[in-house]
Amino acid sequence: MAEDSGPIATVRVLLPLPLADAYDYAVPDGMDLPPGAYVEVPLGRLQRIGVVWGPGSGQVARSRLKQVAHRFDLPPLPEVARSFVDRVARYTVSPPGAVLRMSLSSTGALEPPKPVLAYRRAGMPPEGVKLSAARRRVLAVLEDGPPRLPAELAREAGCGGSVVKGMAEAGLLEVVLLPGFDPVPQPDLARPRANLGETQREVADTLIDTVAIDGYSTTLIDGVTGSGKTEVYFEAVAAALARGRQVLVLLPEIALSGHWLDRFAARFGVRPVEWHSELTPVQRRRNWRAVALGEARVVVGARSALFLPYAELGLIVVDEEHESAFKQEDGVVYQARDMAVLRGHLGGFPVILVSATPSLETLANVEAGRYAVQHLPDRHGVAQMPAVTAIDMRRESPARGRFLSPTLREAVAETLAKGEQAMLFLNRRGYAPLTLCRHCGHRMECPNCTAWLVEHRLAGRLECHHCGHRAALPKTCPSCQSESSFAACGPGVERIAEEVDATLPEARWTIVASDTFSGPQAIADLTADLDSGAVNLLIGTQILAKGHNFPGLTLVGVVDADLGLAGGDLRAAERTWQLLHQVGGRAGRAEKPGRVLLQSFMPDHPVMQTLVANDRDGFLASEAEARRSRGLPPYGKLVALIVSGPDRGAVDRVARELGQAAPQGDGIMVLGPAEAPLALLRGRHRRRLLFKADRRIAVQPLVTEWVARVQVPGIVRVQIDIDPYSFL
DNA sequence: AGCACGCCGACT
DNA sequence: GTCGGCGTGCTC
Repeated sequence: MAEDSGPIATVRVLLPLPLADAYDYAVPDGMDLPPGAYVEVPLGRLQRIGVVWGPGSGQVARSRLKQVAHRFDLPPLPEVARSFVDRVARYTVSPPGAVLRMSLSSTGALEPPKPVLAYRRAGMPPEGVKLSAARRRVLAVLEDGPPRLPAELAREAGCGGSVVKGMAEAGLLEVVLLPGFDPVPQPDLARPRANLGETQREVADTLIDTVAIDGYSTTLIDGVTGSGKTEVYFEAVAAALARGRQVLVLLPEIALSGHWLDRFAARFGVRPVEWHSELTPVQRRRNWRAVALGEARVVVGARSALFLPYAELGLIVVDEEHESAFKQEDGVVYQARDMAVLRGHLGGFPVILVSATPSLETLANVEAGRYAVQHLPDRHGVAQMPAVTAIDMRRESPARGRFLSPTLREAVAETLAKGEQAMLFLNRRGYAPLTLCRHCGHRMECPNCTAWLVEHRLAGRLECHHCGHRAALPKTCPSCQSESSFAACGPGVERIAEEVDATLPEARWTIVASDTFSGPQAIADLTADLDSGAVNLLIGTQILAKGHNFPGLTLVGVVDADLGLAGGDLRAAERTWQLLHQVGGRAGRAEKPGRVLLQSFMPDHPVMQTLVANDRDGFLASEAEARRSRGLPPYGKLVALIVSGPDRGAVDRVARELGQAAPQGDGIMVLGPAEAPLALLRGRHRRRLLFKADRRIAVQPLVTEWVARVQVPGIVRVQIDIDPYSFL
């Protein structure tokens, strides 16, 4: 062991931890460790998994080197996936290990699954063994079909587990070892393509060409709901599959519905491999391995699916590309749509972005010629957009404590009277967003956040929508002890339901909000209730805007169209426009035109005006101009620094020092520090600084150096948000 | 991310 | 006099 002359083989191993860099490890004799190999290494007193990132740096004294303990039997993480990790780390200013962590997102997936034990009939059963009725049923079950797991067998035969066990011991059953995971179903490429219209077919062919060319490109498919976007990009998926490449379809989590999966199954005969937060640990392990081994040909997933260890990815589709859900806000802060484009670049394959209301970022890229665009007209040839009218709430102000204007109420009554369905949309859960004391003006606020507590009257409590804090509504005011002095201010969906009860007796309403409505069963129940007529009025939040279609719905009333426009968010207008456009699109079908009523105190606002005129391009042009003139994204770059911590003084000190150490120069501006709108969130004080720069400036090195100039104590965190989407 | 090391309050 | 709080720093 004393052979300490001559160089020894070392490798750099990247660990899925927020460490600044990869660590060097000695290579044991005879172990082959190519870059990308998954390994287990000692770290401190524990064993950790990691990935070989390259040859050793040689910067570490031999005496400190430890040996790689084990190599896992898996194909190495491909070069392109590794450089993707490095590039995302560099772009987001995060440690590469933190990004790798998103790729090694399933614990235990590196080990092959344990084979499971199943039974079949013994080939040569011993003679003269008693066959009870239960035992005969077990044998009958096994007569047809594959070997069964013990529990399955007992259930199907209607006997206890002990019967099965006894039969195995008696030699009547034989053990079979099944692979630990069922094989991943393979898409059937022989199935016919969907019945596409002429334009759809042309666009599909163009996309198929981009797949065939074998090189990077990004194409936007711009088309309204019902234009067949999904079926069109399915053809590109089929083409990539036919070329032996893996395909990733990214969807916002909320859109990962059974409906989409059904459409996929209709085209390809099987469900794709899924990747999202609802998977069980076993499903995660199975799907992760299937991707790494190249068995999973198509993955559909939320943003985190971008980091799976694809062996031969050849196409990414980002559906609903405008959705802000693609922005990851904690841990490694990234925009999955943009990182998908980067991944396509590195992998040399096409990326397809899909939307009915594309983001300004994407449109700017189209305008600059960086992305191609394909337009899809409505397949049905008729203008399907419902008629949109703004109701001027300054003129039609409802009575105190009421929120529906006479015009909207009459429209709902009229719609229901015709046997049609209506929706009242209000993007606010609960009964009232603010509760205050009429005597002293005290407001019920969250103890952990700078936010009001929202009354949830049905649940009988107050809730903070930011940290989840819950409390019962007290009997007396905590400030002046007055009894029953609380006043509810403003509406939530529950309060709208109360008003409907009082003013629209013919309504059979249900509330649809995320706190009471989730999962496929809820959707199925709601559909059944609408079909049977048990429900004719939906009162709900933004979950009504996305995904589901309600064929009998002909009226959408937006209770507060101005809601999203408050606050200093640079995308407030864009997001409000998209949301209202989307929710309005729920009204009407080709045969029954729908209408949309927007209650607004600023009906002259460009958002309302362009919604009424159905002038999407007009809205986008004016919004683009507003952003361009102020140097805001996508025409300029933004980086947000969020300084947070439990100690207000320490947070302020760091924020102030960051302000003083701010970089200076041409085309650079730093705003702040300022209190974040949520100055207190989950018990942490928060300050924000905003860094604005010209498009051409590489902001990451400037920001890295900037933060490094300031001494940050451990209890204060400085979060760097490149291209921020949230300004809270 | 863990985990150990290290320095100040409430317990036997 | 110790047990244990979590702030700080390290892991090849």
